Amino acid sequence: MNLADRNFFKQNATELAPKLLGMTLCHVNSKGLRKTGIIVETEAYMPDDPACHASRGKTKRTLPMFEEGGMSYVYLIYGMYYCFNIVSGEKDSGQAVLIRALEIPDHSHAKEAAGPGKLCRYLEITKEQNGILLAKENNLWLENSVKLQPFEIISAPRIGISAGKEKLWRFYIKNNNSVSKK
DNA sequence: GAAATGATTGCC
DNA sequence: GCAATCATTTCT
Repeated sequence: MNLADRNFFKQNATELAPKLLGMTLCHVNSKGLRKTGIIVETEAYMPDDPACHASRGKTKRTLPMFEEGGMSYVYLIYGMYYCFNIVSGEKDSGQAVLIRALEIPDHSHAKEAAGPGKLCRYLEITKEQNGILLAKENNLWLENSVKLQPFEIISAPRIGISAGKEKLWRFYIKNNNSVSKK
């Protein structure tokens, strides 16, 4: 992907979510240490979807979801874990893709990012990274993965929600060990 | 102002 | 099976 091409993020979350699979998410933490992982599991959240935080209008928390596609949306869940989302679509539409799991290139850290809370802990993503544009100069960005084998995409119901369970808006790489749930 | 809730995780 | 733990939301 061309990093300058912000239009990539302007498609709907349901279209973007499967396309993010296989891409590498990169973060440079406060100590200047770079942590990366290949995205292997995502979920789409749309404006008219009861499970989506933005479905009942703008609030202080969901403000980044109403910015243009390509922003980050990070929030605290259950008082102890952060979840990282990539905002999608046009400005003011209120949609995003939750990143649920990463495959870590360094084998000694296998499975440490297999889950939305775990990957934020591993990459050291906190609310400090909320509402920033994904770009290398912001220390948080996406890259195409090198030497990636072809893979098959599975779509399945989303995890941990009470409404909208019927929608198959979770996408993951088939047979990948770092996916959080089968 | 008070109460409920949650896009999770790990331990019992 | 369920406790941990707290910012935000949704009631009074």
